[in-house]
Amino acid sequence: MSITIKDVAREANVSVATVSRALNGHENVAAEVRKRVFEVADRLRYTPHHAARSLSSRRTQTVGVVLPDLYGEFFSELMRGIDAVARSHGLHLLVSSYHGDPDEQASALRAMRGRVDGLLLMSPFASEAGHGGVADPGMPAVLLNSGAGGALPALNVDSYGGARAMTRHLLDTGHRHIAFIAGPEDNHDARERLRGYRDELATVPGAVESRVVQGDFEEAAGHAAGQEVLAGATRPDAVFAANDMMALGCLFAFNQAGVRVPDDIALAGFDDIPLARYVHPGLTTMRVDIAELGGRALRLLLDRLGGEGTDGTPADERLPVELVIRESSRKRRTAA
Amino acid sequence: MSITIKDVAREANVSVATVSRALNGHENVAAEVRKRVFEVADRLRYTPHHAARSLSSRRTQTVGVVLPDLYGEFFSELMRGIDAVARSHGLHLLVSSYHGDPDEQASALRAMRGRVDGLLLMSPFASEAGHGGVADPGMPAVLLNSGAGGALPALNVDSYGGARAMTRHLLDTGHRHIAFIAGPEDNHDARERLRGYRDELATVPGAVESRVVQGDFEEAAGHAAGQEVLAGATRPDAVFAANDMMALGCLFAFNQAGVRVPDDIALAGFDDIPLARYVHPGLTTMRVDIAELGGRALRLLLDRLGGEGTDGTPADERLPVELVIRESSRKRRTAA
DNA sequence: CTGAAAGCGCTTACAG
DNA sequence: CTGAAAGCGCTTACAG
Repeated sequence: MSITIKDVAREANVSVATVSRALNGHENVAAEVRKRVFEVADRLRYTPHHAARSLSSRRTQTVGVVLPDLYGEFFSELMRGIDAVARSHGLHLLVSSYHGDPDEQASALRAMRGRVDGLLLMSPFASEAGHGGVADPGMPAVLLNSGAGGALPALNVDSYGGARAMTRHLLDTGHRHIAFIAGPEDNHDARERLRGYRDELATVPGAVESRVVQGDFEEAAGHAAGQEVLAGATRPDAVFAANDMMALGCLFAFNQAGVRVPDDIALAGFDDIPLARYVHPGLTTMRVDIAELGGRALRLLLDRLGGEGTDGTPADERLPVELVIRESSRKRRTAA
Repeated sequence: MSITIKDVAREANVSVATVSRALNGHENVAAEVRKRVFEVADRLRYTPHHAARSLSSRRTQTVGVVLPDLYGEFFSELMRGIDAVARSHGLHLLVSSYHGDPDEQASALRAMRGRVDGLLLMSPFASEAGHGGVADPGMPAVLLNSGAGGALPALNVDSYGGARAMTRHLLDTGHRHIAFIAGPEDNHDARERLRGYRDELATVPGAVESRVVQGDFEEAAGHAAGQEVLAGATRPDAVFAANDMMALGCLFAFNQAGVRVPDDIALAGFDDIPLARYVHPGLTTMRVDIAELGGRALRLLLDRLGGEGTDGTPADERLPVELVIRESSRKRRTAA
C-alpha cells in the first residue's frame, strides 16, 4: 500500500541495507549513493515505518508519560515542559492517564511495553511506586512528584522548603497565630507542606498557637475551612493554605463574612496559579514552575537513557520554589 | 531479554500461533488450551510487544493527535475530552504539537506513519489543511476546529452561530452601538465570529454604527482595543470581544479609565474561560464545551475507522455553543 | 563501500 | 482445533 524501504532501494538501484544506512546517516555509504538515496526517498515521500524500525532496532524514540490525569492547569503546564524537551530531542510522547485507579495505572504501564524507551511516572500511590509500580523492571523511569523514588530516580517540588519559607515570611511580617489549611493526607506535597509549616513554627520560641484544618486541595474545602477558622474561639492573624485553590476558597469565605484581607487576617497559598494574581487582594504564594518540573524530569530520564549504567544511587532531586509576595500578606500593623 | 510469545508457547506446550489466537480471543481455541495459555501468560507477566503486533496486524490501537500546542486551558480541555473517549475504547494517544510552524506540522504528521490508525488534526493553516496537510492520503483523519475539511471530515465550534446569538443578545438588551474586537485574521474562529457579528447587526433596520478593532485573542490586545474604543469620537454602548481574554483586557482598560461596566458600556466575550466568572462584573460570554469538541472529534474518527468506506461526503459538523449571561451585559437603562 | 541474510515479535492465511 | 511457515518493514552483524 504505502512506500517502503524496498521501493526506495529498487528506484535507487541499491540494496535495502544501503538505503537504511544512508537514511540513518551511517558513515559507510558512498557520497554519491547517499545523495541518490535521499533524492529517491524525497521523491517517493518515503517515511520509515516506525513499528518496523523499532522492532528491529529496539529503540522507539518515544517516552511514555503516565499521569493521574491529563487536564487542568497543573498537567497542562507539566506537559508543556515535557513536550518542549521532548521536541528538542526529537522524541515522541505516548501519554496515558489512569484517573486515580491503581489498576488502570498498572495497565497503562504494561501497555507501554515495546512502545517507549523510558517512562515518566507520576503516582500518588507513593508506597507502591517504588519497585512494583513499573511493569518492566528493566525500563528506565523517573518518578515525578510522587515522593521518594526508592529504586527509581525521583524529582519532587520542594514543598517542604517552600512551606517553611512561607511560614517564615508570615512570621517575619508580624503574624503569630498562623492557621494552616492542609491538603489531602495521601498526597505527598500536602504532607510535606504541613511538615514544613510545623517545623518552621517550632523554631519560634514561646507559645505559638497553631491550628490545622483538614482540606483536600479543592476550593470548596478552603471555603469551609475559612468559615471554620472564623468560628473558632481565638481567631488567627494569618492563614496559610496548602494550595492556592483552597486559599481562594478561604478568601471567598472571609469576604462573605466581612473579614478583610490582609487587614484582619493575612492569607497565603502555594502554587502561584494564574488566578492568584487576579483576585483581590492579590494572593501571596509560592511559585512552582511546573513546566520546569516536567522538563527537568525528562532530562533526568534522558541522562539515564544515554548513560546506560545506573551508577550508584538514583538521583533524588528537589525543584526549588519561589516566594511571591502580594497584597494578601501585607505586614501587620502593630496593634493600636 | 523480556518475555515473548515464544516463552509462553514453550511453557504452555503449544505453538506461538495458538498463543496468539488464545490471547486475542479468537474462537478457534480449545477451552482447556485457552485456559492454560492465559495462566502461563499471567504467570510470566507476558505483555505482547506492541511494535511487533502492529507491524504484522497493521493496526496500532493508537490515534495521533497533532495540535498547534499542548498547553493552556484550551488544549488541556481538548485533551481531556479526547482522552476520555480514547480510554473508553482502549486506544492510546500519540500526541504532537508543532508550535505554529508548518514544517514542524508536516514532520509531525509524517512521523505518525506506522504509529497510528487515525489522526486528529488541528491546523490553523486552513487552506493547506485540506488535502496536502496529511502526510498519508490513506490515513483516516478528522480536522479539528480548522475550518472546512475539504476532503476530510471536520468538526468546528459554531463560532458563527454563537456570534450571531451574542450580538442578538446585546441588541435585545437595548444596545445599539456595538463595537467588536476581532481575533487574528488567519484564525478560522476569529473570522467566523466577526462574520456572525456583522450578519446579525445587518438584520437590524436603521443605521447601526459598528466599529471593528483588530485584535489577536491576547489580553493585551483587548486592553489596547478598550483604550481605542474609549478614545473614539462616538463611544459605543456595548463591546463584543471575539474571545474572553480580550474581553478581560478590555474590562481592565475600562476600569482604569473609570468607565463602568455594564452601566456605561456593556461587555461580552466568547469561550467562557474560568476567569470569566471570577472577574467583576462577571463576564457575559458564549460557553464552548472544549472537552466535548475533542471527544466528538475522536468519535467521528472512530466512525471512519470502523465503517471503512468513506460513503459520500465527509461529515462537516458544528459544535453548538451556549449563551451565558452575567453582569457585564445587564439590560441597558433607558436614557434618563 | 555494499549486499544477502538473519532476525526483531508478532499475526494470519494455509493445510491438516 | 492446531501448527508450520510466510510475512509485516525495518536494522545490523557478517562477508566480501
